[in-house]
Amino acid sequence: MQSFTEENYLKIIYHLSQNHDEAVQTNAIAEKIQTKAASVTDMIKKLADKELVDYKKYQGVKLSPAGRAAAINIVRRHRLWEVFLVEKLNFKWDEVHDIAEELEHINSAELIERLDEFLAFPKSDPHGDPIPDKSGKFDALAFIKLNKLKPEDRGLIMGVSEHSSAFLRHLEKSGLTLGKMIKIIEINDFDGSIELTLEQKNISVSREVAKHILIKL
Amino acid sequence: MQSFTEENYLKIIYHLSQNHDEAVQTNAIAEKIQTKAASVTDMIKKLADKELVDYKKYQGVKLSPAGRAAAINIVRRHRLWEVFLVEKLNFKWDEVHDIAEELEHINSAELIERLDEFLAFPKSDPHGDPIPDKSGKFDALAFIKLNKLKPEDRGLIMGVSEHSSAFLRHLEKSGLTLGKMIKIIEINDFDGSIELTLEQKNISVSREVAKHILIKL
DNA sequence: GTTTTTTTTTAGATTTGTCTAAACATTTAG
DNA sequence: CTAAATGTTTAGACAAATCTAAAAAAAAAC
Repeated sequence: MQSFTEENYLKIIYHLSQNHDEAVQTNAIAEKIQTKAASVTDMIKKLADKELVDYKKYQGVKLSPAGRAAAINIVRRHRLWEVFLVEKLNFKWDEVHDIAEELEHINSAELIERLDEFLAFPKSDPHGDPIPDKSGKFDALAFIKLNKLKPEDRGLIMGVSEHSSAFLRHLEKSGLTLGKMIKIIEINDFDGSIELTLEQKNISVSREVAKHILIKL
Repeated sequence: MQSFTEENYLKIIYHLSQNHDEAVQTNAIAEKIQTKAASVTDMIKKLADKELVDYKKYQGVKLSPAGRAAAINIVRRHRLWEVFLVEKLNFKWDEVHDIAEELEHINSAELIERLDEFLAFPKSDPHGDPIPDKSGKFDALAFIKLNKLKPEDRGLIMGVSEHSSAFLRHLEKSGLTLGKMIKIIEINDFDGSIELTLEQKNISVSREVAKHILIKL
């Protein structure tokens, strides 16, 4: 078993290696985990000793198969708890991240299987992220970022790739929530902002925001 | 806010001072918390610095008002999670203690209030222990231990004062679960074991077991 | 009312995860 | 291709919670 802290490192390394395929850099981990590069190096060595990551000095880290399995399990726990918090306890989607961050470390396989069953085996969490099954399998989400769409394109909002409370509250206020249909009107050449139709109304979405909204065409 | 470890100490001190009214001894804490007396002394000093306990060298500790409030809050969280685990996730009453022991340290007042509401504000946990309300108030349970009853007495099983899995499984097997009606037939002079009627059948309960079963007449 | 036993505390070491400051490696720029 | 800038690691220190061994206080036994 891993400690609370080790689990956090594994999870962060997992998330950071989702986008890029390369090894994850020390500084990137340090920034995400709110610590110093030196501390990251220390922890990476520990994880390498436990064969949870592959590590070569100055070359960054990659998760080993065992490390990846552990990380996916943490992600599974996190997302199931988020579903619980939103569906059963009526939290808003922007309020659940920090609490799930604590709950994900509760150490009981039985608990998670029963929670999964209680929630009727959800396939995705309140932000549209897929929930790995018991064995760690899940569909990679094949959605397109809103900023990649062209005028006249239509699609459904399926998820977000940024989970900060501020971002989610902004979406909420604009009505850009999961399941909504949108249609691109035009893209502003100057700042990349996107004008689109949402429920019969036209709104403008900045490029920065659009990058974090996931669309199914 | 207290650390995970500090919370555990407060909880243990609270439970140990439930029965006896005197100050709690270092060794008693050490035994419960599975550690050494020296470690307990260190932690007690820390808690005394934070004014969560009153402590005089060699005289044991008592909870301060602030310490008691913190402890009761932990007990509240623990018992609410136990209700959740049994009622919603279908755990058995002998399986929930260890998981609740972890869940009780999740740090969110909002979470607990919403959980309480979701569970419809339960008054007691699966072992019959009362659940303190948001402000820390709860009825001291005024039940009688089974070994204090006399022949011909009737009563309902309302709770237990021992939470080990082994004990609870034993009760389960004998059918001695919460809400059941019992009637004392006779008490064996020799070993203090009690013969009683439970659902039309006569069974014998050892004195040791009877001491931990709480009855409402 | 000493002596013995038990309980508690102190002193100093250990482990986990962190930090700062300095050294080292790699990448980027000129 | 060397020099500067950036990124990473090492060395040594620190805080939290624990431990062992020894000293000190309190309680129990005689």
